[in-house]
Amino acid sequence: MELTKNFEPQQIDNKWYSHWVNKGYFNSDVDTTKEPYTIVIPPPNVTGVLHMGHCLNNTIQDILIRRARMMGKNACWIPGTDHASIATEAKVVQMLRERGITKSSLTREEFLKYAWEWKEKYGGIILQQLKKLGCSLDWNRVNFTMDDDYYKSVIKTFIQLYNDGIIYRGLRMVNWDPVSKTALSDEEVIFKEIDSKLYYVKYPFVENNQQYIIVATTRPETILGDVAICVNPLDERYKNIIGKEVIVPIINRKIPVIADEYVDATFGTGALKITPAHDKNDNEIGRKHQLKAINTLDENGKFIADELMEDNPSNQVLAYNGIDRFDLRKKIVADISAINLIEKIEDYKGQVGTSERTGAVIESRLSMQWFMNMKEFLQKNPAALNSVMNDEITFHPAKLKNTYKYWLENIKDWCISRQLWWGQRIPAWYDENGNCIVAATKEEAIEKFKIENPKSEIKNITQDEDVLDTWFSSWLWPIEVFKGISNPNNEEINYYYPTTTLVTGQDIIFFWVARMIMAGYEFKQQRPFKDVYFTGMVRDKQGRKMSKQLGNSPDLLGLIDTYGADAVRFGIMIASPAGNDLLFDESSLEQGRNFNNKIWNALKLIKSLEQRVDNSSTQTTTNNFAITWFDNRLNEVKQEVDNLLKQFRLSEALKTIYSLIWDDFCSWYLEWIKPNFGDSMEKNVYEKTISYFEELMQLLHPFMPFITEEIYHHLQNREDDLTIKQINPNNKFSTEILQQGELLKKTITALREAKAKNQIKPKDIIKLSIQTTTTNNYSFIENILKKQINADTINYVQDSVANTIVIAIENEKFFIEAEKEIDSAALKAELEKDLQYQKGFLESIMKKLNNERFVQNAKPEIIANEQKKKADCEARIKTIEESLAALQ
RNA sequence: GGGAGCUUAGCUCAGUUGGUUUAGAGCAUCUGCCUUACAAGCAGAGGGUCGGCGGUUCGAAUCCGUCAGCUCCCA
Repeated sequence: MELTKNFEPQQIDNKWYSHWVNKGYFNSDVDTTKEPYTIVIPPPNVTGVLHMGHCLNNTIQDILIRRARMMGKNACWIPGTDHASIATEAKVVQMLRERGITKSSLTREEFLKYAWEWKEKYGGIILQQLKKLGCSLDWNRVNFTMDDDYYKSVIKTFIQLYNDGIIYRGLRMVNWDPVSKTALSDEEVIFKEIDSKLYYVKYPFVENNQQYIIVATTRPETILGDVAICVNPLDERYKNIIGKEVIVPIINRKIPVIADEYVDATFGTGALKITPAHDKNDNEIGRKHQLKAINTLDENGKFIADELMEDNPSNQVLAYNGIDRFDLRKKIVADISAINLIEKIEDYKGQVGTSERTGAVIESRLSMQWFMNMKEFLQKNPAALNSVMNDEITFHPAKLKNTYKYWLENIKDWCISRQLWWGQRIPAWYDENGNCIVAATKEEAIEKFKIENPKSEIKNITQDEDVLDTWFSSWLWPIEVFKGISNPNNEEINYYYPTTTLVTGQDIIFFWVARMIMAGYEFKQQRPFKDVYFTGMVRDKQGRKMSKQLGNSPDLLGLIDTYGADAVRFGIMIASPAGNDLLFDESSLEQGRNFNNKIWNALKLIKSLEQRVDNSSTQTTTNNFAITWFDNRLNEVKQEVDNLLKQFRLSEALKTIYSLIWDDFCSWYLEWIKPNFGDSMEKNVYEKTISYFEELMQLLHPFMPFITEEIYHHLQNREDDLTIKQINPNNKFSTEILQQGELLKKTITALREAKAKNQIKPKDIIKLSIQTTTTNNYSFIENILKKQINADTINYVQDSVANTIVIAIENEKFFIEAEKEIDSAALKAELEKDLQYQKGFLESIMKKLNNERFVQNAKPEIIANEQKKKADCEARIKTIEESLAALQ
């Protein structure tokens, strides 16, 4: 078969992926004779399309799972998607809007019908894209967080936690997203620095309206809800006015001046307006001082005057009704300014909370919501913290343990209800009087009402309108993908759980990882996974986040088309240490593509050698050393890679394999065994070479599955496939042979360098003489040496050879004879430079050895080593000096 | 405001309990080669007082302190 000039991944990738899937290689079943290696995919949002973050994440998982599969484990990688309550609902609302339908015109059932339609149509795109990347997921096991069983288990756990008193319902200040009109958990609020203004507003005193207290505020639009002015009790400036009353501008409400240590006297004027309905801290102070909360903003963030009626609001106030909070700010500032109660306005850089999903500025809002008491929950499950701290669950990188600990120790209650329709509906039921019962079904609820509230009008009970936070379902993922909650103690959960490794972004350590650990201990009394590999964020090469606005987010499928999946996987893995951000640069994909070609060309070389194999020859002669050396080198690297992978240092493992293939195999080994022009190929050498190439492909396979499988089948006709071929255990290797190899490489490089420096072209033929006492060190590599430096003869000599280029390598001298005139001055300079370096080095060693305290304190092996260094260095100086003398 | 971490070659990073050389790799750069697998390649080279200062030690990129800059997390 004719091989193409370069590797062409386009057809090859698809061919192998279908082949693997058809053979069922990625499917896993319970097999108690084998150790499971389980990974659950971080379920991408059903709304998602593959981006660089997924690419990094899933490439890592695929490497781990493929490696495990080749190491004899029962590898099981579970695919699936997350229903992503807010994100998906927003998408569906938008789709409806484009069709001219508003959500409010639909019933819940109608809306959900559209949502499911949307999900069926677009929801699986991302999973298809993962196939392009080569991900070896078990496609018989696709899960979705709103599957029937999954839905039921979410409800089941809610009821369990409610019955345990961990889940409760209450009126609390929550983070409110006025765009999606729902409450959010603290974790869903992203703080951003924004340019805003600080408004200095005068509040006239009741007893003398010519005098004021000035308050600095960033939120004048909430002024009509003010119920007090608060100062620090130790603030001398305000001591005398505590307890007096001031007037709120526009609404003219009389409010007291109160004192509380919370107030920072150095901020603004040291006086703070208290608006308990619209600020978390104000709400705390309000509660402490028994102040009323007056709400002036509705769920859309628009002004609402309802609670101001007892203040007899003016027409001016009533006219604010329905004005959006940001317009309202301008309007109120203008109106206060008109009555001369604005002292000044300053520019101000402030932090403002925004919704993780919609980007809307968050309002603090009093609202009836469902919460989880996390402190109590953690008291029940102390292992959630301990297991991470004692590495029962090992974080990579370990530094994230601190972050985790800090969060757990300062954990707040988790707001789990969302004012949305897409999600698991909260299993709470209310009678007409608002009495609440938690039960899985209406029937159960009715039964419970009969017992607990016999007087209740049970015919008309209604279910809570809200759904649960998405993370309240995804925290069950490692358990429920094996039906561990809907069907406890089934064969699958008992076999696959706890899972082996979790790979995810560190941005969701609280949202997801921490909560899965908690759920693991609460619902399975066991850790959910053994190792957690955290990836950083993928950024562009300037270090900026990838975003739609910047347009710096590459089109991943386009890249796969252009470079091939293997090159993309290589490119993203080569520079991505665990936990660090990845600066993505398309040039690393080129490096991956070039690597593909390098391997491809090695295959072409070997195929051409195949035709030159001499079947009559049975034993190895000239290439003995090349084979012995590579055999040892391969085993050395296999062990290195093993160790690196055990430590999850994937990037380094890949670099190591890359260098083994490119440098050791292609640049050295293949050159060494390549027969001279016209010579035939020894059969034994050829066969060894094939087997090495196979092993290299096997080692690389988890990282670059397609090309390696392709090459594997080109090397020999065979029935089996590389993807499930088991890796042989590591063999021992000889350090001595490896050192000989290093010496050979060093000698070749030094001689080539000498040729280059003396303007002798690489292809110019030279004669080499070696002045050595140990001829045996060179005789067995003569052929390699000749070939590599283009020498036609090698002689062993006792004395220096005149009129030659002299090179000192280790403790021996080499003499190159060439047609060309030699430049002895340049040679001398070269040697002298080396001599100077060696002398300086010797001096640094002597400094240590002459230091009594060093000799007294240092460990014996350190001293012995210094002495060895000294001896080597002295011998080398002698060699150089002799070489110099020969040049005279 | 509180906390964590980082700073090593032009860029991205290794450097495992302080001593294996006068600090390594990949990419980029420079020089020479279209050599019968590969110019998306081959052969070779140059490049860093390990952020600054101070300390501990016989010995510091490595440990401690301090200053500066950067990043992330939390409020």
